[in-house]
Amino acid sequence: MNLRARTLEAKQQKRQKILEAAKELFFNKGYYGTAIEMITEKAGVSTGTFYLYYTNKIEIYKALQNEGLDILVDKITKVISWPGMSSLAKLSEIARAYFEYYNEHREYFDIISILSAIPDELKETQTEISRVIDNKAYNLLKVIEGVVKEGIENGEFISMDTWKVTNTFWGLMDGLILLDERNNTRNVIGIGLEDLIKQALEMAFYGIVKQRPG
Amino acid sequence: MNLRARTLEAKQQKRQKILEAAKELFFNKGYYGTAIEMITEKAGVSTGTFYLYYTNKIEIYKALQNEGLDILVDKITKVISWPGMSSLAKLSEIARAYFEYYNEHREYFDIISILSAIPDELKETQTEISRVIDNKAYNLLKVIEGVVKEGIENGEFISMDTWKVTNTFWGLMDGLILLDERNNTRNVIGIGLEDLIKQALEMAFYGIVKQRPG
Amino acid sequence: MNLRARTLEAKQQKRQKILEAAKELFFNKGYYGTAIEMITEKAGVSTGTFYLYYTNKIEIYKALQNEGLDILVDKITKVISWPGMSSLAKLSEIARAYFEYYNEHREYFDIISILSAIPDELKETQTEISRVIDNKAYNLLKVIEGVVKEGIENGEFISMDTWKVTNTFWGLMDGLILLDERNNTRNVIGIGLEDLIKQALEMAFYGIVKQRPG
Amino acid sequence: MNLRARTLEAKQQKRQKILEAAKELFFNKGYYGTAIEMITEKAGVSTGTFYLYYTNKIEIYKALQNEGLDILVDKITKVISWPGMSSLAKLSEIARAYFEYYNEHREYFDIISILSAIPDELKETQTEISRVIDNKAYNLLKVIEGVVKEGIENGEFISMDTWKVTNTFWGLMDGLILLDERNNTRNVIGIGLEDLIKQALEMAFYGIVKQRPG
DNA sequence: AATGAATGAGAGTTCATTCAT
DNA sequence: CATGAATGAACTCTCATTCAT
Repeated sequence: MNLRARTLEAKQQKRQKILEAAKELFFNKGYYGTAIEMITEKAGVSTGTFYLYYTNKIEIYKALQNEGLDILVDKITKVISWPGMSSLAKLSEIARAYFEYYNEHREYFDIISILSAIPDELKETQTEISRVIDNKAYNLLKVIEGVVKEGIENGEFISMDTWKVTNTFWGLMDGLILLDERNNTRNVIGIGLEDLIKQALEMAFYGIVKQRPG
Repeated sequence: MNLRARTLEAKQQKRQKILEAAKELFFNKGYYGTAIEMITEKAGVSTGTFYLYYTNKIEIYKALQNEGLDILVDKITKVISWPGMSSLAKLSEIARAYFEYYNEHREYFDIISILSAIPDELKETQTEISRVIDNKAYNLLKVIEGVVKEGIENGEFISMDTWKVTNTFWGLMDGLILLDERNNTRNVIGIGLEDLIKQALEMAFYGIVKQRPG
Repeated sequence: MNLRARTLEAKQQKRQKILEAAKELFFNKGYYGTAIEMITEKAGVSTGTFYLYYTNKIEIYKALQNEGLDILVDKITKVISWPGMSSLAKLSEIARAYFEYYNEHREYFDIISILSAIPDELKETQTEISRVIDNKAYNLLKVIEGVVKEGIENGEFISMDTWKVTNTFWGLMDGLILLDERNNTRNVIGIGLEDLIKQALEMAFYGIVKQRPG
Repeated sequence: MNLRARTLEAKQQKRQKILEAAKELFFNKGYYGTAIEMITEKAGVSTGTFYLYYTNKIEIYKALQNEGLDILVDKITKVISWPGMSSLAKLSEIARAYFEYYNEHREYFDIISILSAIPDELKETQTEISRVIDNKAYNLLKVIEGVVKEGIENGEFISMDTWKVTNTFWGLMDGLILLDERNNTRNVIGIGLEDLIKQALEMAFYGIVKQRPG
């Protein structure tokens, strides 16, 4: 490993350290509750150094969003790559994986979702990264749609608009987790999120109506 | 036009004018993107006047939350009060009403939900209004649960945990609207929110699986 | 009593009520800690009414100074008007009266003295009232000087510069009370103010040196 | 000239410059009459810089009090350390030193004493520095008491309560200076403060009564 | 005479960003 | 590359004073 490489690596490490500090702070204090100085102090670098690695406050926030999304996409892609699973099982696994992600990486979750304070700047300036993020999310949905299509083809699911169902399915998951974020479901509603998701799958798969019309 | 508000009614009107200005700004610029001075300028009053009507910035935000929730509760309560509706129709109506509310009062929706920036102060100080809001939301869910229970009793729905289903149902709606908020569904996903909700009801009611196991 | 008189009297009463409220607040919260609204609220009148009776905040502060000084002058004048007292006894009585005044009317004392926040405006604009106050204080000292002179003439005191001694004497009293204001002497120094004043008189009258030089 | 203060010394200098500006302003305009912006402007720094060196307005005021008291304690301690002085001479020197301090450092004097506006905040929050200041003042009095005790032991003074006398003595000095602060003695009373203090010492040492009783 | 809603300048403080070293 | 002192606009909130009613 030559000097250049070592230096490059060291740079990456510093960048990561700053990101790590920012993640924790954004998660705990929110975007507006986090000052650059808090990040640099936690990361053990100077204020100026921050701007050497990130152009501004918004940028690091977006970087975090990006990273968090990568982890999620990875997780879900992996889960449905196992052979021998029915489409139904795959959808179930996707829900489980999302739930797991929410549990294990809530910091990222909060930063990805609009739950936390949305910097206005983020909405207004549709920058490079914003588009990257939107793209990744879109692709993820397309992967899920693949599962739905497969289920219809192999006769597991009824015939339906796969794109609509996919989005609905995803919205359902998001909505439940959102519920949890808002209330901490177990305390307020009295049901744990895990149970709620299982119920949702039950409902999504088999419906709640006894007799179909006609 | 903007003379001294000497009567109680005139005072209420001015209070409302300030609230209106705040609503629009909070909606467009978010909590942190909105300065008191922007509100007062829009409302056509002076800085000091703001503090004559609201004790501080958070307070007016909460007032807005409260007002918005009241409208929603009203809307949903009304919709299920019509006689001669099946439970299924009622659930359907609830979804429609929520969707309508989102369309007609998106400003309120953004302020109620955690979508917009959550002022840290709002979380920390669990004030009177915060509790009122939580309560109203809880009661709304209880009303919906009533519909679900009714549906089971009269044989429309299968037997199930009503509280779980209610929350799942609500989460589904929330999740879809959230999706829309994030992406503006029609542009990104290519499906209008209305269609998506219809699909969701279809799914929730009848499921997507062809043959139930066993 | 005709209508005019009743009205006039009523006006005086309102003026007094405002003054009373101001006194208590200035004493407890200081000049800058007291807002006009606090005064009017306590007095049970409206904000506007305040400005009907006093031209501004400073003015009422000065009125209070004036009133307080009148009481003090009265007290001291009375005390030395009794016949058959030696000059020494008179000086002693003056000290006692001042101490008593401080105890009974600390609100006024704090407002008269420079102890409390001195509004800058008070220093800068040498207004009517300021001059009145200075005058009264000067006259009071002149009265005391009369006692000193008398004491020299009747052979009680040694021959000395009466004006210097008078001011010194007054400064001594002021200084001790100041000490008390600052520390609450009993708690910090461990001696009550009354004892301290007695000691001061002892010292002022007889000195602390054993053998006069020469 | 006002470049970045990179060395520790340069930082100390800037801190001092801000302090100096504050001292002059607090002295001339009082605590409430002095705005942070006035201080920074005078010191030639920006608003933000102020808060780099002092946490808030009160803090710099206390820092000034502390510094001023240090100078006084130093002055008085030095003055009585000379060998070969009688206790009487020492007391006389203490008075002279205090007078000198008042003349040379009136800014500090006004800030230490309660003469200037007492920020309410200062009273309420009994912070670290407040206690340090109280302590220093107490210790100063104890030093003076040492002189009085010595005087009694070596037969210069009559036997008396040394702590009472010390406080009385100090109160006398304070009272006279206070008189001067209030009136500018030379103009109003017609006697310079210096003469007044000399007279006070004369009185304190030898008394004003011709014949002691008994 | 009395009211009290309205004003708006000004206060103390924060913080993203810059740039000389 | 790294630093961290410096900036100054922007923020929320206060309050003496005015004046239409």
